[in-house]
Amino acid sequence: MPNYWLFKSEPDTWSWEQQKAKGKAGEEWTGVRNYQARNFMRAMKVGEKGFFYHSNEGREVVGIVEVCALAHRDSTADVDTWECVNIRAVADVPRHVTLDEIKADPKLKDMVLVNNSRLSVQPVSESEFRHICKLGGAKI
DNA sequence: GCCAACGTTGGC
DNA sequence: GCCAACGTTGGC
Repeated sequence: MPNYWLFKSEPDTWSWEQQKAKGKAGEEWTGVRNYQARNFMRAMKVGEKGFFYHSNEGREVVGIVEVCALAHRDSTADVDTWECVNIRAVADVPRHVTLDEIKADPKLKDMVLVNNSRLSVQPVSESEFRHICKLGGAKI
């Protein structure tokens, strides 16, 4: 069974619009310098889906992505320690699901987003994934 | 802009 | 191996 994920990005640095502009080819999710986050990326399989979340500005889930390349060396790092996957945009979340909504929803109270807000790549349970897709009107 | 939470570093 | 100091993230 597939796993689900959440990728966090500050829209000033790398936005959903920029991600979508990369189309089916997708883009490397570079810049992660945290072991937990890296290990989650190592566990990802091609085709697994996740949310694209805007941190700081927005604080909301804005899109659905899928993994399109397994973890490999992060070319922006000067050591071999850091790896990244590639992801591509697959669908918009037409009605953005905000952090406030997520926090207020009992079904989502165990999300890592709520309990460890600093982790930039994180797992999402299947029920959480489905629930947020439904709230956001996402068709995937 | 502030600061709490968290992860990492380095002295001992 | 402990823990204080420091840096970073991200919500507010």
